Amino acid sequence: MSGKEKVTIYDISKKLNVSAATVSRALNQNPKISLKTRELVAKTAAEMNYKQNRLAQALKSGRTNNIGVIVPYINRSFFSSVIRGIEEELRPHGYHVIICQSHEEAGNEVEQINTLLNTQIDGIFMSVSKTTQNSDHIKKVLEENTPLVFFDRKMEMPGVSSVVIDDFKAGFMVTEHLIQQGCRRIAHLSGESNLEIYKYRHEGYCAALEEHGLEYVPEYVIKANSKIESGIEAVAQLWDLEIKPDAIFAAGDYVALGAIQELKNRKIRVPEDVCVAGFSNEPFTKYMELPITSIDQTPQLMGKIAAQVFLEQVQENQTLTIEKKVVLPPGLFVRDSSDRSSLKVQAENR
Amino acid sequence: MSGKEKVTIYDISKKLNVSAATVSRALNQNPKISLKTRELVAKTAAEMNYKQNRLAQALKSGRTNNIGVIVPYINRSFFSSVIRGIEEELRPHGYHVIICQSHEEAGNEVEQINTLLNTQIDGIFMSVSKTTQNSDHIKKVLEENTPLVFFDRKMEMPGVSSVVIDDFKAGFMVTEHLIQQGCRRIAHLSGESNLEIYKYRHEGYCAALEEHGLEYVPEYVIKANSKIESGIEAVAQLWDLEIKPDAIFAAGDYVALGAIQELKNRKIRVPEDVCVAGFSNEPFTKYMELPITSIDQTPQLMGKIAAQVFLEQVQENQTLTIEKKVVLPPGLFVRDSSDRSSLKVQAENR
DNA sequence: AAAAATTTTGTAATCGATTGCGTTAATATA
DNA sequence: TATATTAACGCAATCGATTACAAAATTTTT
Repeated sequence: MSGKEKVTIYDISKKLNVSAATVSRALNQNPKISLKTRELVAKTAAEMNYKQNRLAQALKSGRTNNIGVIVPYINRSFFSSVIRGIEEELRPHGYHVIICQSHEEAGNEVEQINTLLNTQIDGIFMSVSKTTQNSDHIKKVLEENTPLVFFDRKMEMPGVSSVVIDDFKAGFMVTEHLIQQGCRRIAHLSGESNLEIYKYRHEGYCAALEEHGLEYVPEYVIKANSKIESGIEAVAQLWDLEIKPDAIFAAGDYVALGAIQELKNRKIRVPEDVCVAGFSNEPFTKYMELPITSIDQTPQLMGKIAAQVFLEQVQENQTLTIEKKVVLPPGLFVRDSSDRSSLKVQAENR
Repeated sequence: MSGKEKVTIYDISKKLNVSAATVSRALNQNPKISLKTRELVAKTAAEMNYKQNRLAQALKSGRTNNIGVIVPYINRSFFSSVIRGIEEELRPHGYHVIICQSHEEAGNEVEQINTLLNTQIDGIFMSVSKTTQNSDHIKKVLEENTPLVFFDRKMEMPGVSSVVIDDFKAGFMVTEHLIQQGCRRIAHLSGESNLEIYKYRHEGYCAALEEHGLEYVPEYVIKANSKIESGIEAVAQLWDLEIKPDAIFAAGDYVALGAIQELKNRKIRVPEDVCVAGFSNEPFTKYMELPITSIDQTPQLMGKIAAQVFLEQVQENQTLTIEKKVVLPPGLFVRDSSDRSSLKVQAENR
């Protein structure tokens, strides 16, 4: 109501008695336009408070400067941090970030991709949902020639770039750390087996056991589902065994937390009797009175790198799509839940 | 490269030997078009895998179906949860959510608003940054007639809708709870004074003191800055006083956490000697070995309601902008950090 | 069966910016 | 001074969908 009509290049062209084409070129610093007119146009545009209509430009150019990010849930520490990294890297380049949630449902994922493609997005970043089995919807993205970057949870597909951490190494590091703490019977609480990340963490675990001459005990490996309850149940199950573990490596922090709660419940001391380590370095792990050892996935950096991969892919306006696979190094944060060395120090201090 | 050219209504019109106008109308279920052709067009469109170009439509209609959300940081539990609420409520209506971060800097906020307006957004949701002092940039939003909804951190402006929790009541509830626990010298760690939320929490604190006949001691009220360190420092400062407090109500969970850490450090028992309560119900508060009492702001609900307010505002396509102010009730989660009743029970059980 | 009323579809402008091609104006060359 | 270059700018089409207005086709009425 309060008037403020949008001013267009036509308004400017009328005022200056030049053509709209000239105004457009002048605003785009086209050298075909004399410096004098360019300056005049720029000045007038500023005076008239001209704002370029990005929709019109997008329609003409086919580029919207919007990218879409698909994650299971936006309010999970890891994902929101990745998104933060993406946003901060892309904003200076004029991109806006549109968020979509799959709720861990493959069906939603398909729908989100469809509407994103339809919305003329310039690129898609995604972490696949736990329930995603086939990749038809993702192939569609490639067919439309829309740049795609997987982060963390990827699918093995030719021609798609990805940014992940080295989950194998992470699993190896954690397990080796536990061994170094003197643990010999290390249990592993894994996750959804159709996600590569859990597979690799498990493999890293196996490799560390082997390298240190420890036996792989199938009963010590339990599938958990990322929730606290799952950690509680796992401990219950493990402590039914004849020979109890002396360490637990959980592939998620909430599972580790549940495990610790149940251990305490059973009056089992952590880390004295059992060392525990989690995965993801959720904020809460370091705030606990008994801080939890965990693997940091540097989510914000992951987002930043993913954005860079995207930018490179877009800028190399070559027809050939180059596939980049970035593997970031994991960081092991040793905390009290698995740190027996600090125990000795405390004992010595007495 | 892989061809897949976009099909437009012109492609359909050629194939069917009708005009593009007819196709457009048919697709929009315009009753002026015979049912027969409508069905034919629909069928052909499906066969040709036609997808409407939302950019063209947006240019024509002036509506993009994109809304922007501006928050200080996207990876803060509270904000990402609000965004989740907004996204989930708006998606069924065909809206996409674009996120922007102000990094708590007024300057960024101004810039974000400008680029959002320029991007032809259909609405803006925002929580103002701590450093935002004047509201010129926000007035610009109103002048352009773009629907605006504040959530949590609002500014007092005529004509702008908002969704917040009742911070006064929350402050009152917490304080009263502490009093009921037997505390009489309650300290309050406040926040940035230019944000309404902290002002109201403080006022609620004052009101509860007064209602229960407790004296307001200025030395017990300290300005903190939402960080752990700030809580530590505050306790140091408070414990320099002649008469120490016997309770601490922090206007933020991290500050409460810092306070607890420092109290423990000084061998002061929580909640036996000092009760502590925080604000925001950050996930970690309930996972601690000593869970922290806190106020839940129902962020996801807040986002959902904000989205509803927006939708109402858009749907009532009346010229008059109606200003809606929603105040949600806070939830008090009493946990061990301030719960002395459970202590007695434990004692009795021995 | 002719005229009137109604249905159905087409023409062309529009949203705002961009750009290939052509034209005019200014400068350089002969 | 006449001609060749170059510089500066305008015309009009284009991106894809929508829609007021007009025209054609069909049905109803007399």
